[in-house]
Amino acid sequence: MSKEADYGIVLLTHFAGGGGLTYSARTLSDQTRIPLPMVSKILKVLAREGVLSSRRGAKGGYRLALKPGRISVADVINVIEGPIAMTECIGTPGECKQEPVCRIRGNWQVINQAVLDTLERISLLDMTSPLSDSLIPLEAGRGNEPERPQVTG
Amino acid sequence: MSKEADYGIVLLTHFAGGGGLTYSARTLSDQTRIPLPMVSKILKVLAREGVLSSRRGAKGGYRLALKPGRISVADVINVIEGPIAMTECIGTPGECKQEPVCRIRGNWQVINQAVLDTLERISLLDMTSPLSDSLIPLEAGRGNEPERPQVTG
DNA sequence: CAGAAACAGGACTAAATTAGTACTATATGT
DNA sequence: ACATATAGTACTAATTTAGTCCTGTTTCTG
Repeated sequence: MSKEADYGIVLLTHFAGGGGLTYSARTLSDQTRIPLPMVSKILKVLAREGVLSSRRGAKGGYRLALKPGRISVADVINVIEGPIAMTECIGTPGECKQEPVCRIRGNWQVINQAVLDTLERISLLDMTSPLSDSLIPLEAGRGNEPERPQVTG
Repeated sequence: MSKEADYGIVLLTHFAGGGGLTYSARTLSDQTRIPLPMVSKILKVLAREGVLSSRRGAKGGYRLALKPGRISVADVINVIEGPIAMTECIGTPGECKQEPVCRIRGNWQVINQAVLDTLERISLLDMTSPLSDSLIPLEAGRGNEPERPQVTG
């Protein structure tokens, strides 16, 4: 995972634990020790993609646009890095020269989906307190806020 | 995942489906369409790490050193890329400047372990035929060759 | 023994990605 | 007016990755 996505989850978890508060990039940089330009860059993306809502000017800042129980770790990675793919052949076919003779592409789709399922199950709300040690098998997270739809891109 | 690890799994699955045969790098390159120098490079690593055994000279080549049911996808990635880590803070502590104020490191360990568990469950033997669509929750693979110990580095 | 086939071990290069910065413009509250 | 703050974009430097190449050693075959 890229540093940017990692930072993104740190920042959003901070929002999730802050009870709907509005934070400026500067404040978040201070509280998380992530360099301000990086914080700005990431928050801009998250706002553009609808995860955060923003307000300019004095007393402005960012806040969560969705309930923290409805944003998954997978959503955040997806928004910042693009689709989660273990191999380059996960997305569009024909990207890989080996594809015509490859017998394991189908299996990679299944494995990728399994990893995706794991990350889909964990919400930002889940991230605000310690997760159960055994995410797998079954019983992921701690059952906080059952529903979790898509973040629209 | 890096291309090298990806290729590694393709190559090893080829071995697993070949019933204990010995293959030269050249043959594997032809059959998988992976460039010969890459195939060589990867096989050397796998041999050095004990996943393959090798034999030099004419009529030489590589063959699996372990039963294909006892090598997991996680093992292969681990041997080629090093430890599987979603974030840089998974391994040794103190690598990350944000660590002192980070509240989600523990959760990343849990998530990483869950992903790891998924990849540990899938053996090369499993890769030789279509995996069940629902790896998660529970019932991973198809129960081929239950035991799966560590590949020694 | 000569020569070809094949692995062993590095060193090396080029391309791509990532991390991080900087700058200009626009909006908002006092 | 001015300070605060986001929006958008462009840029650079460092790292990583993919892929190649070369030199050496081992082993089979004729």
